[in-house]
Amino acid sequence: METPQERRDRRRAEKRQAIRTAAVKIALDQGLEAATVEAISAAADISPRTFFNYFSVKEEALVMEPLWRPEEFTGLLAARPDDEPAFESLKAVARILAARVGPIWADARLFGELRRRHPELAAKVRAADETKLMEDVFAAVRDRPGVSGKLHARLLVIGTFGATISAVQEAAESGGSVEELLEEALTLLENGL
Amino acid sequence: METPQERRDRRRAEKRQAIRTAAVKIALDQGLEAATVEAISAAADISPRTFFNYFSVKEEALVMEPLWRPEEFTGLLAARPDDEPAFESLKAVARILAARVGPIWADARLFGELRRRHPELAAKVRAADETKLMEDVFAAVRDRPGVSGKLHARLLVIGTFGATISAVQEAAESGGSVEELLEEALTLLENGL
DNA sequence: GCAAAACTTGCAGAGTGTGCAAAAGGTGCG
DNA sequence: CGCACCTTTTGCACACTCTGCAAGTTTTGC
Repeated sequence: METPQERRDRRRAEKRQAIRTAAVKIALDQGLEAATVEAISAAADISPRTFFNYFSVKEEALVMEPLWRPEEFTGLLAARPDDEPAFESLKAVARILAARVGPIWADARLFGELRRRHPELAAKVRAADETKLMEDVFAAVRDRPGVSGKLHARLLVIGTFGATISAVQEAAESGGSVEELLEEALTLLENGL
Repeated sequence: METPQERRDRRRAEKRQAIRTAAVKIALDQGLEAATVEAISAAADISPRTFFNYFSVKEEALVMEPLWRPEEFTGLLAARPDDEPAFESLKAVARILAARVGPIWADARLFGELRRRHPELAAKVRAADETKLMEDVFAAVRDRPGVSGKLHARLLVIGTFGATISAVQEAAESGGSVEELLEEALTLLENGL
């Protein structure tokens, strides 16, 4: 059975996807210029005002659902044992996140072309929270074993983020396995570039 | 002597700084909300239209002049000997960029508080070109000696960027020397996190 | 001092995003 | 069914960013 709340959530998610699809289609067919909120709403058969009930920024409709939400990342990190060395914890979290790519891989391919043409889209969407997230994660990593200072904490976080993103990107381009590429990247970081 | 072109450039730079100062002052005194283009222009005694002759995006007036321009980065890299190992080249470029912080250090402190309160500002400004720049640099690094593949290239670039930014940030917060912190960060990367 | 070049400004307009209140739709229950 | 309750959609007004264009002002070169 499905509770009413679940039904609402599911419908909402479906509609969100439908709007996304309409948006991406327009951007690919007619150029990013043509993908105005008005045009997207018309194609998705909703009012422009409703568009903003689903996406808080236009560009959000033009990129993949993110692999992680900021709150979540710190949560995953906090769930690791307190005495685990920082790098081990970060690696574990990176593996969890990389594993999520699988289910939405088709998605990833759908958005690939658009992202190739307009790499600034993703950056714009995440600009808002990414930097704040980094700061939070730095703070969380600092107090873990195996961290020699704030500079070390920063590099660990940037490195692990970077490894995850690179692995996913690389997999998308060359068709390799995300998991294997991630391990390769993490090993490079661990042993020195 | 000063050629007319030089004079114009200098005046332009001065005015740009003046507008910036006005903008940051408003944002710090009355909140980011209050820092509209209209308010900034009024404070800087120019028309709103003129504001956009100096900055192509509002946020540009609220953050430090960037340490590097995208084109420049690839240029610096290309200027390194062809047979130099990639990591050495990147380190050299990082050192050049970090050295630039000195002259604008007062600046950096001025913008520090605002950046602490609104970390999304910097990201928003750079969202446009940063991703494209990365791709270019990846490509340039790939063909250098000592790079085992695209994944390695990506990590080298992200790592060196990250080290530079981290060193600057860390120096701003704890008052250390940018050069020393950069060396520390690069050593960590080289020997493994 | 005058013509060319560079810079500033006003204006009109397209586009994003928000608050609010009214309308529409779905749900539960007697 | 029919009526109350909650959620979602929508229209409207509005603030704000950013652009193109043309007219006005200043700077520069001779």
